[in-house]
Amino acid sequence: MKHTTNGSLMTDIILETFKLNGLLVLEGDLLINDLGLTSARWKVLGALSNGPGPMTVSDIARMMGQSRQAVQRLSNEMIQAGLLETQPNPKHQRAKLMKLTGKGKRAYEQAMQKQIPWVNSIAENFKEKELKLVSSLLEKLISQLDS
Amino acid sequence: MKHTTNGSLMTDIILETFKLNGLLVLEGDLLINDLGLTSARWKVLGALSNGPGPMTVSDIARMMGQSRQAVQRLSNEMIQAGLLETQPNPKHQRAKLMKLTGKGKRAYEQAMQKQIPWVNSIAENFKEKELKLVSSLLEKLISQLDS
DNA sequence: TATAAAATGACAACATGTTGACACTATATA
DNA sequence: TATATAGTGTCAACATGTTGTCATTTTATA
Repeated sequence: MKHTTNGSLMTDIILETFKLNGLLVLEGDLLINDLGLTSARWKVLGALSNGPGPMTVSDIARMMGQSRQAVQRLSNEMIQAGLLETQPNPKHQRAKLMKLTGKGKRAYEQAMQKQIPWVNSIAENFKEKELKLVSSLLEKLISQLDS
Repeated sequence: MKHTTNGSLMTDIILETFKLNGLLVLEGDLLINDLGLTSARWKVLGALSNGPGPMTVSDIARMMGQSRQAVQRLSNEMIQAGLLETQPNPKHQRAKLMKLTGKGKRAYEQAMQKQIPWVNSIAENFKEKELKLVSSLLEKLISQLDS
């Protein structure tokens, strides 16, 4: 059995995704390491910042597409670091709600102030139409795999 | 400072790349775990299969865009597992050349026999033109970051 | 209501990746 | 040729992710 034309192109995209992911994590860490953040913590801050409000660890994990255990460990560390705090969850006795502290909010804002010029500069070499197409194709691919 | 239109779209693409990477690794592991392979080992087999011939660990690492130490550990394990073997390197006394064993070749072929129908099926929901555009944009993005 | 099923936090084991440091080898250059 | 520079294997520490298991809590259902 052989790759179809599309299958071969999709294989290229998959390998590119692996490589790009590694590069992006490295760049992200580099961008914000002076803020006491890492790419992993940044993603948690982002989930809480862009989410509907305080969320449980499991909510955050589902939003990020990661295991709740991974997010749990990060969250615990981030509470120790003063970036997150818990508040009681009326819906669940054990699953406390996570929210950003003032320090967490400031860290996220500072991170975004670094990310914005960085990403704007990278993105200016592309056409808006192309970026839209890529984003929507990746989204479609994710929802196909995320079953 | 704010995101430009392109910067905002590129940020979406970055977050999608994180999520897609995780899903792809999981799917890959699932696809081939009955062959005694993992996504990580598969990538090494792929590098050697698609490369110009026997390569050093450092060569493979550069090709995969990963640290040589990570590839070294995988390679050592894969030699133990009989998937790879070394041969002397006339160019370098310590940096031996890595090549696939018969078992390694068969494992890679079996993996591809699983990957091909899987990726063909996923890819048939997309247009060739779009896939080409996505692949080339990702490639361009990688080369921008890979400095 | 009683009980089965699902969700959650905690802990452990493991896989995969990074970086740093060290000794050794190969290569470029003064 | 002598020496600085770069590449390489090895080892260690660590970050980030997975899965499995267990006890507990919540939710769904018979």
